[in-house]
Amino acid sequence: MPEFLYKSKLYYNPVEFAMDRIGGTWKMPILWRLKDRVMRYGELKKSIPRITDKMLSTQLRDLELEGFVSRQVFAEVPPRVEYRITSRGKRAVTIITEIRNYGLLLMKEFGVDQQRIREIRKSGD
Amino acid sequence: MPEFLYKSKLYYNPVEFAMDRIGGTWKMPILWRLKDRVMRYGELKKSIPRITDKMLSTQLRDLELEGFVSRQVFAEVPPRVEYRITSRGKRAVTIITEIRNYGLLLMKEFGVDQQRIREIRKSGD
DNA sequence: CTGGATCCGATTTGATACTG
DNA sequence: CAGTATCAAATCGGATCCAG
Repeated sequence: MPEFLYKSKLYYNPVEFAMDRIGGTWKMPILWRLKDRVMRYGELKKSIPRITDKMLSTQLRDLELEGFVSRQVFAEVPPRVEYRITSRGKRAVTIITEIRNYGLLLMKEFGVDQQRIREIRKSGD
Repeated sequence: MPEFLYKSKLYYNPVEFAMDRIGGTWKMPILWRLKDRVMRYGELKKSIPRITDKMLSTQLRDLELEGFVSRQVFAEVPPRVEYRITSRGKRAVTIITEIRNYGLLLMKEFGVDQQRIREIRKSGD
């Protein structure tokens, strides 16, 4: 299990490297939503529950810098910015799909019922 | 994308659920090492660079509580405790393998050279 | 509308010492 | 040998305010 450097950070295995690119709370949900259509900033924001502007913009920036999504700015008023997935991003979606299927299997094993929980939405906030 | 509860925590998608079970810095490295043989605590510790006793014992406990590994204590002096992967853990190894392969692909794309870096070990600390 | 900047709390991880 | 307890450091994510 050889270790290696990338951008001054020391990694111990390929899993760690992959998770540093597409892990964290928000990157997979973002890529998942972009997988089959172009979306604007505001659309993404509305479609991802509880994400804040800070997290959405920083995570989009990371994903763009590392080539998973591309960003297109239109010189309009009001401003319009569109995000689209790249071919690298599409390869990421492949593994996200597999993790997702594994998650569904685990949920079955643990007896998690995958239904909407309305009580939470009503009372919680 | 229905949300759901498990152990009083609210999840928004199956990926998040899966990563809460086998994600984090240490769980995959532990499962990876147990994938084809039984190991003792001290063996695991030696084989995983930089893990501390605290992290190894807490992560092993989590994995045991959720059924990914089993723990066998021998009533001997000195004490001996063996960890072995379960069938649930083996299914986890399947997806870990896929993430690992994806990580290797990403490393190629990013031009990361996967060789041992001796200078780091010597100078860094 | 699409963010950037700043501040702060929560959570995770690490260092060190100690025990049956 | 196989951990636990305690405290500190680092990281992550959220809240708020501001700007082109």
